[in-house]
Amino acid sequence: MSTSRDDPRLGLVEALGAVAFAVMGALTKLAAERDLSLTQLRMVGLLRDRQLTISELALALGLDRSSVSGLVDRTEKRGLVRREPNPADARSVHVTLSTSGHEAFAAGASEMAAMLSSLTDALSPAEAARLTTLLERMLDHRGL
Amino acid sequence: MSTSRDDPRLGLVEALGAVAFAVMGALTKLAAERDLSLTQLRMVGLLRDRQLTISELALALGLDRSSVSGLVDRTEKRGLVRREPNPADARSVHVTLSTSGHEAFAAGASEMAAMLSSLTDALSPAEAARLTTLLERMLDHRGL
DNA sequence: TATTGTTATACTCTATAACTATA
DNA sequence: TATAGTTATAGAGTATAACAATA
Repeated sequence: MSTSRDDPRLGLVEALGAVAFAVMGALTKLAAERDLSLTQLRMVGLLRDRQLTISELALALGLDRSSVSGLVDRTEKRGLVRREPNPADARSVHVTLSTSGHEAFAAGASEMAAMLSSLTDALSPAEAARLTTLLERMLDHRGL
Repeated sequence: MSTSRDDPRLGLVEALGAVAFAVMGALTKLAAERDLSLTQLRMVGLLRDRQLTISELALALGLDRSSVSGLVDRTEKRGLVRREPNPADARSVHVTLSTSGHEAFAAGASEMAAMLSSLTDALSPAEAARLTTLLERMLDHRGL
């Protein structure tokens, strides 16, 4: 990619970076308020409507299985998730959200929206819709 | 914030979150390829055109001074930054980018643009410009 | 043999608390 | 007294390597 100053995409990269840090900062703060790491928060989000094995979680989170094993240990100790046997394969476990994990997710989701509203409130509904479309186009263009 | 499904801002929050994770993932991968942490990468970026004290870095990075002290230790050991005396205050130090730190930043910046181009290439120049404007409006609306 | 998960180990990141030197 | 930075300590997060159980 060129570094020419009048390439509109250069400003985009910078703006994307700045927004990403702002969003991650808000999410990290939100997680910290509940004494959770960002990774734990992501895991809870992934498990909100399904159960996943350690390997599946590792793939989704981009982590090694051993890292996820410890992550589940700590999150299980906090009562947010549970390990359950996988009837189809005795080697594997299903990680599921506990009741208090579901509650934590529900509370966190609305707080997340509230936190990010300090960003999104800058836009009118029409602009927000246009921005959403553009962001989703970018996301669809590749994997995640 | 409402959870009504037809509120365009709800999709925005989700899209912002997804984009933030995508961008952070790309940046983390980029940093890892150079054996740097994301925090080290951020610090190098902050120092590219100025020198900052430990306290200033801590403020900019949202970290405790003691965390930054160790961070500078490790990055200094890698030869990317240097501690220099602050003539105006003997308690304080100026952290500056070394020559190889500047090289690392230059290489990283173009790689970052290339990596994010998998996202930004989905848009035409006009759309990219519009997106940039919207993102910058959001950023200006608050602090960072 | 290959896969799933765990454990042991090591390093980075981070915060809190206590400290030194300087202001 | 207050501030800048460091150190000691502790816990989370992560990866690699070696392992046990199961497929």
